Amino acid sequence: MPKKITMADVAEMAGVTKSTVSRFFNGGYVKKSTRDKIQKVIEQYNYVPNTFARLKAKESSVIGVVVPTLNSKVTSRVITSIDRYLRERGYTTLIKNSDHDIDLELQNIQKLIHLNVDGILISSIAMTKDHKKIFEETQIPVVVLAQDYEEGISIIDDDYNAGKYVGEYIGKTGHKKVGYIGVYETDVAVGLHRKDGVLDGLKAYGIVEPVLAKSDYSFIGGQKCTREILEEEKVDAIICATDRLAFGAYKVLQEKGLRIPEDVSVVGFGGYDESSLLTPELTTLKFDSYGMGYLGAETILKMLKGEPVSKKQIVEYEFIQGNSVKLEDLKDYNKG
Amino acid sequence: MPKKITMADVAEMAGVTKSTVSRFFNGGYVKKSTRDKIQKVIEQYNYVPNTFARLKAKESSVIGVVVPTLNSKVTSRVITSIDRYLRERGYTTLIKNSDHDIDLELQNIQKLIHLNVDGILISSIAMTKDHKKIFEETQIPVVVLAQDYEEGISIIDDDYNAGKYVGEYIGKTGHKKVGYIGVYETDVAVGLHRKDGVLDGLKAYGIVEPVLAKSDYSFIGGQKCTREILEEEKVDAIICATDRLAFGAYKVLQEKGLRIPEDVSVVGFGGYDESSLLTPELTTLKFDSYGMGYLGAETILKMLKGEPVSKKQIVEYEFIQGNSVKLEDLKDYNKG
DNA sequence: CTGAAAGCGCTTACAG
DNA sequence: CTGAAAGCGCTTACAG
Repeated sequence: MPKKITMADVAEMAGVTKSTVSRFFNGGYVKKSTRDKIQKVIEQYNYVPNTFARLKAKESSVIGVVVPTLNSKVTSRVITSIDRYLRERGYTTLIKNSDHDIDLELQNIQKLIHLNVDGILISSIAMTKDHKKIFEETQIPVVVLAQDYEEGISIIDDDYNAGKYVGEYIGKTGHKKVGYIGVYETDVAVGLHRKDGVLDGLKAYGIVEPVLAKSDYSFIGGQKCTREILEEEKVDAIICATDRLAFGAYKVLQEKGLRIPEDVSVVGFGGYDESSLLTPELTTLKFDSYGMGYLGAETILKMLKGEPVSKKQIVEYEFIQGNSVKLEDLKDYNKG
Repeated sequence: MPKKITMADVAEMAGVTKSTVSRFFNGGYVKKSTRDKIQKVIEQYNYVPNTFARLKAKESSVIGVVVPTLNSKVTSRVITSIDRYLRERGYTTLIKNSDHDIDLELQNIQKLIHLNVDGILISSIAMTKDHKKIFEETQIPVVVLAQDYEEGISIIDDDYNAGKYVGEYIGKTGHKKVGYIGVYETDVAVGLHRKDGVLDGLKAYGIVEPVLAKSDYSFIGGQKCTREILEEEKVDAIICATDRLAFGAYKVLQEKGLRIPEDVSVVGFGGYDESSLLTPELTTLKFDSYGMGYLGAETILKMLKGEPVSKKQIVEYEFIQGNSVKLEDLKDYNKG
């Protein structure tokens, strides 16, 4: 049972001192011939240095990433993208899942800070005073993903304009009575900005009193809200703040025998692959989650190097036209 | 700008030595009154100990988890479940993504070993000789998820029997010419066992020469293979090794104007939420991914405590009947 | 019940 | 170009 090899062991076997081996790994000066000796030992024993034992190093080469859940399409895309970017540049990604628990999220941030990570990327469903306080007090660079963060650096979706686009689209296509399934307003980006965009877009077409419902981010939540809306009023369109909520709407509408889009149009936000498989294909607005991860990772590394970065970067969106919105009315509208 | 607080700082402020603070955190003997003093300082400064500075500790309380991708429903469920289980028991989960790259996967394992993690959970799409060699050489407990590992401890899906169940189901319902979209055989669990189960199930009903296709795990791959199968022969059913592949099959069949299930039946493995939203609802076999994560985490902790564990644990599956398989033939079959 | 001292695996000025 | 020494933030026998 071969014991775990340490840097000192490698040094001894290579006939040098651990200072030299350390320099070997950190790009310091090492003569070619000794470099070769060290290399040989490393390969023979599959030695990898312990990233977390670099207690005295100025930089840890570790970036912490805090996410609200591991169980979401969008999050999966974002962290895949971050992890790839950082790995290719020699950084270690340390993922901390908060499981939709705000206290745990704050704890996770504290832990990362004390772990001496070089930077923190946080994708949160809410930016509270506590978050801001921690971020102000730490000297570690922080990039906030998906939420506005006026006091610092953030990468955000263009929630307001995306919402407005969708609101106008629904108005333009001649819908009269619209339901909106949103999320709680502690999530400022989705709960407020996206909603405001949608409402303003609708208003531009004279739709002023949509039926509003609020949900968590679940499939079940989408179903519940759809039932609430249908009980309250006879709507001809339901706009959902996420695709998953739209899946819930589909489920309930189909159960009730209502046709999409003939009886009720449905739109989502998300652009999941699966959405194009629904019948009818879901019309949805896709944010560039990979882009968000990429920009976030790029930005944090720039900050480490002291390069200037934008205070706020806005990620693109793309409207994906499916067949879940009734377009006939559009003709009437154009004629009228 | 408050500097980062260390254990020594906490000790000084509490008027004790860091040995005592360390004992405070690790359950050693500390008098109630000094415990209170330490507690107060900790709260005031939000102090959290650096988990990775426990270089001399016998146990690190860190469990490493290696996954082949972060971008899959099944993986998301498995790691969510692991993370939750471990967190509630005071362990830190360290997630390493291999991005479907086998070399990176081996590197990740090496890194975890040198990081001194207490145990490793690995979900792999292939168990190579290299994997086995590393696992044999290390003294760190390893639990393999989703792949058979005769030389050690594993938690597996019941791939063969699940496959057989589906094969028999398709046979029983009177299909005659069947296509199978599998994955590469380096993935022994899915590529071999699941396939063998399907083939044996079909054989029991006299279906002996299914049209076979092989794919990676992507939506695009599912589409490609579906086209190949359709070009090769007129099948009345396509069995897909994963739901995502089945999504690809849906896409292509619908494009070609073939009706599901009237013209071609489709079955998948996975039981994703979205599958029930397809039209027709996908008939699929669901493995208990949360259960797999739970069992994996439970097993590794048992191993740490020296408790006995089963060499192999098999996770349950559940057949979810949608409407994507033609059942009329079943009647004929029963009559005949 | 608590402290002093040695040490975990690494990095970093500082000599030479 | 490389080594000796001090130190990073912790833990752990060992005294007392």
